[in-house]
Amino acid sequence: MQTLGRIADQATRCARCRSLSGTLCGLSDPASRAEIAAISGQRFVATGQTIIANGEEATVVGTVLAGVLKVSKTLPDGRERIVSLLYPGDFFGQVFNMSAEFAIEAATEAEICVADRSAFEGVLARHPVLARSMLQITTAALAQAREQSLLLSCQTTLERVATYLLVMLERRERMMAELKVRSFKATAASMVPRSDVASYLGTTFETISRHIHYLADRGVIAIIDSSHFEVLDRDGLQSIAGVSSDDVRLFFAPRPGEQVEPKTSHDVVTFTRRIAE
Amino acid sequence: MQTLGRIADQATRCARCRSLSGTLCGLSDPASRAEIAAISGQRFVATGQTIIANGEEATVVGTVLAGVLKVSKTLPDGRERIVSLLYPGDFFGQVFNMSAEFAIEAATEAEICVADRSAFEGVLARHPVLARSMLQITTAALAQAREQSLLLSCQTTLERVATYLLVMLERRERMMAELKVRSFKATAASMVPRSDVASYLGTTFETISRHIHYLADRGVIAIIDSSHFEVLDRDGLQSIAGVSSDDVRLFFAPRPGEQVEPKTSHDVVTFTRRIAE
DNA sequence: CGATGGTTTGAATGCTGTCAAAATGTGTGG
DNA sequence: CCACACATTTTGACAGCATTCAAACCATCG
Repeated sequence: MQTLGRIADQATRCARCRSLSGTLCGLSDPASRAEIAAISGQRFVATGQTIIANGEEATVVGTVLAGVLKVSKTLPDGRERIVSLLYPGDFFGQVFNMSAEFAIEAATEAEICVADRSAFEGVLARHPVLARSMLQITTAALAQAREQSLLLSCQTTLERVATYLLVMLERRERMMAELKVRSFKATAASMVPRSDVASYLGTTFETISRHIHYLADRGVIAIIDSSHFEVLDRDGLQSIAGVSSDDVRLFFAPRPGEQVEPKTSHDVVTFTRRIAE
Repeated sequence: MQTLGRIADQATRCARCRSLSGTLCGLSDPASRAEIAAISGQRFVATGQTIIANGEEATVVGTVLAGVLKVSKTLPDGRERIVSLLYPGDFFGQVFNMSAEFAIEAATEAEICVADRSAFEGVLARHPVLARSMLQITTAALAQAREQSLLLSCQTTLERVATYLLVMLERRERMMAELKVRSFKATAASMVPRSDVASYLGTTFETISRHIHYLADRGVIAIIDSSHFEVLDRDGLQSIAGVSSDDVRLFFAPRPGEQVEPKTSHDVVTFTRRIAE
């Protein structure tokens, strides 16, 4: 984490945040950005540290600047299930809801930008453009959560692992593109420990391990180390995952201006209009 | 579906819609309601009919008035997975996104109120209060989708079936309460066919059937007919489901004014503040 | 009455969780 | 640099649960 050591002043920090794709500040106008900057501050969180506790009062909202956060809930029997992983640029916390339905903690060392929830809600009320961006972000998060449901409802765990690798690959490629780095190897990197991946995919770390090695034996990927994999046969991985490349895209926040155009609309849906008199 | 036959004029229709808990119109102000009423109309959809096709241009948004809608995606291999079920009062469709990530079709005979998406976005832009309500609704939908992920990541299918029954029970009870009907039996009704429940719970209809009968043999529920069940031992069902009653609540839209208060906040989270100079 | 769609029940295969142990990697202190 | 403890990952064996395939059952409807 070379980013963790030295931090510049607020202006540079905000500029860096805006450069991340899909951040709230990146999507909003200068006026609301200024107000947000005034009420927010940067924090460093250690691995495992809790940012918002489950069921407690959620006083903060924020954006991930570096590292990975996990959105989780601990079941009555003590098992922890991760429902979402948040990466740099992702928004976290809930507006208009005091009580936190899910816990948010650091899966890795992380750097976040936080603001007081009610203060943020105030800014939201004063700036319609910001509210619109917020709605956009939440809508995207909803699509992502549903995509996650889709992933989990697949019966075989191999499909989930394959999809996870594809998403990780896409994530790295996007990051590389943002940094204007040309990488010649298709590398998928898992930033979080196996146990977290397992919880996220609704399985065990043993099963993950087995599937990773199965894919390696099959020549689809090559294992660089326990958390880095080179994707040798992307098409093969996709067919194993059983998802289209479009589906993978849903796991990411929408970029500013990026509008997904619909496919060929062959069938226009007609309704049985029979409003009674 | 006795509601399907006769429909009154727009005023009565809108009043009926507002009386449902958590509808967008119910949460918004009279001014925006009037504008929405002007651009929206009622439709009847037959079972299985597609309202928004997956990947196609999504031109409409709307609210469920009666019946059940399913949000689904068909995988490349032809299997259909249901990521969400929408009940009366639920909003459907996506704003700020032309392409539909998920298909929306009628799981039962249904009655919906639809509006042109771009026209609705216009209303949204003119009415900040409506935008706020929209954000609230989307936030609640996100929490619900995450709860769904949580449910699916549970390894045993019995837990999922038990949770499903609890949610159905709660749904019916809420509906009864709204209609001011005092019901003396704790009945859980599944409005959709077994195959849809199976797809929703990420399992097969055979497994559902087995678990239902297992619960009946165990005396936790009594089978009235293939889609109606009387819950005899709610606590037993909850312990099998492995969820708290709070978690069940997340499956529902927030009622106007209903604020979930947080539990005892014993541990205040502190951050390692070290902003560089 | 037969046809159809949905549901139940049965049997068998196989995936996946569990338990257990070995292996590998990582950091600390000698 | 090595030894050690610790955490994470890998590998193995086994039992159990769930999917699959198949057939019987039941309902509704023409």
